[in-house]
Amino acid sequence: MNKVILLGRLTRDPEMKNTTTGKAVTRFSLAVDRRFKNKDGQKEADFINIVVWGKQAEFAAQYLTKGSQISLSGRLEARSYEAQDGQRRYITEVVADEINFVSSGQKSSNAGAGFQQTSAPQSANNNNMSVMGLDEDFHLMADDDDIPF
Amino acid sequence: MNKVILLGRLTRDPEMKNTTTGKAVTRFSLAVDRRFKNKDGQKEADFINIVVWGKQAEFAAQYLTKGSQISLSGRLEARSYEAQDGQRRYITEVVADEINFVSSGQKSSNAGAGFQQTSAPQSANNNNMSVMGLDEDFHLMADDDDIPF
Amino acid sequence: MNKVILLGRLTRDPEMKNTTTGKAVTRFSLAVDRRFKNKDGQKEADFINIVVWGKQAEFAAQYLTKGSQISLSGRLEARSYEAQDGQRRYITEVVADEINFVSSGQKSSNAGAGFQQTSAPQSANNNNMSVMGLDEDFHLMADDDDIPF
Amino acid sequence: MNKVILLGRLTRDPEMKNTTTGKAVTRFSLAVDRRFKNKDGQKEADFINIVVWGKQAEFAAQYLTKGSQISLSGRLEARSYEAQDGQRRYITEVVADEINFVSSGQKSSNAGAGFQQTSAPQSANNNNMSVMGLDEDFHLMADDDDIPF
DNA sequence: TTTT
DNA sequence: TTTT
Repeated sequence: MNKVILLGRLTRDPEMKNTTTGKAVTRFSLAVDRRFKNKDGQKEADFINIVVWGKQAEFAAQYLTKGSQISLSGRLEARSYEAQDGQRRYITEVVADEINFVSSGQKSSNAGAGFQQTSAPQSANNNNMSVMGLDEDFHLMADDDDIPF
Repeated sequence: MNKVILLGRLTRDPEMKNTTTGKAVTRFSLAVDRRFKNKDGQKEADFINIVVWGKQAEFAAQYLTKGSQISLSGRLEARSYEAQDGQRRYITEVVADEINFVSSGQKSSNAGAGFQQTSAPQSANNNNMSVMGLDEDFHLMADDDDIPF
Repeated sequence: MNKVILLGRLTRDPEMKNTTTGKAVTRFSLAVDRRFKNKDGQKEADFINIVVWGKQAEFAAQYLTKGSQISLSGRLEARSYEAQDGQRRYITEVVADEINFVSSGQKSSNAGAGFQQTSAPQSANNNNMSVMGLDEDFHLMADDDDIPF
Repeated sequence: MNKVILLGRLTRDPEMKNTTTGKAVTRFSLAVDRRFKNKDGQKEADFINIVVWGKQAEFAAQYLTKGSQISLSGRLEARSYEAQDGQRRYITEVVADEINFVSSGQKSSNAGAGFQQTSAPQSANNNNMSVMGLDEDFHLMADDDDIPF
């Protein structure tokens, strides 16, 4: 069991790349407000690195922008890489497999983007709308290596 | 492990009662949108019964109203009771221990209620504000029966 | 967002059926221990109804038995049905989309069942083994109605 | 909303320290098995850094050892610190607020440790026993800074 | 109607 | 390196 559930806002526009095998990867940082203020009465946030793969990566790149408020679920992944100084560096990020749109980060409505977010939350029938269509990158399931038993 | 995480809107104003021992209990129903439309292209929702105890019950009763958008975490509880027809009836509800305010259900600002939610989500600096102060009903911890080992 | 994460034991063998459309559904009840004893010092449990669909339903029916300890994640679903007495009855159950095997409910090893659970947890390299291969019933994704935007 | 739920095993004995203000902090690394094997058919795990505060830190230090199988819930926290080379380094760890014991990492029973875990999981009446008594470090709640509204 |  |  390895589950992460977050609610927050993109700190910048997502960045999509393609792996050498042609698979899309989108990355962004999510600002997640802490429940409690710190000693100085300041509201703080945690900035969590998010990774999205495959078809969802394309949706994320297309529909999310800096300031978008989303909820997501995924799993924690720890990996290491060689830094420029030759040292091994360890980072942990969240691989999202489900992203839900909560509200736009844009003041002006995102015309043509697939969402019509209005300013009145209670009239918006697209709050909590799901941005993503799939619960993971399924075609991976085709080869045996992915069968977990 | 018994965790539930929900994001949705109150279908009506919360109702607070006091137990005979003087403890506050607040109940409401939360509409949680499904990710996928049904065969008829209709958006559906699940309506989940939420229970909140103690100090948080008071906060919930005070700050939440029909239409409030909240995220919450808690645990699933199954209980049975004797129905009017003498039969045993089984119900399962979510006992919330953490509630976060996402957006108001009110068009007009909730003056004096502790939140100043405006109608424009992107200008609201109190999105994701926490409504609740405690992570469970702690004074229960005082007596031995609550120690889990 | 609608997430449930549970860790518990099957109270009986799972029951698989097939819908009229030929889709497998497996149901069982999961006993989830409460963290705290009640006033009488008694350990209690919640008994949660679990539903599994599709390919996973078949796996669950095949590999899980009364007493199996599993962790699962899924979503809460509330539905109503007509009871025998003609009344509308409301029930909420957990639709599991990911099930992980933690330990067998059998004293004797489950020879031939795909798991070789030994009695020494620390030597068992198949603890937490995933029983299920898919994260939902994906072929649903094929038709437009399931696209959430 | 910031929730993490993990099921895994301690990779080493937990380490407890005391802050200058006299508060206990315990740290350990949790090996969380991945659901799917990698391309080479190898089972992999993520190694997640866990932090526990206050009274729970003491319990964790006392009852958990290398190999203990636990489930936990908590929140993701990202922080930065100055590395030896003067550079800012970013790390994210899980602050656990609820830990449940699933099985011991010890072959021999942990006599006197509060758990009597035997080597046969199905006979152990303390599976899923809760190690921790509190759901966070509550006395923090006493001062105003912690009130989230 | 409940598991270990 | 951070969002509202």
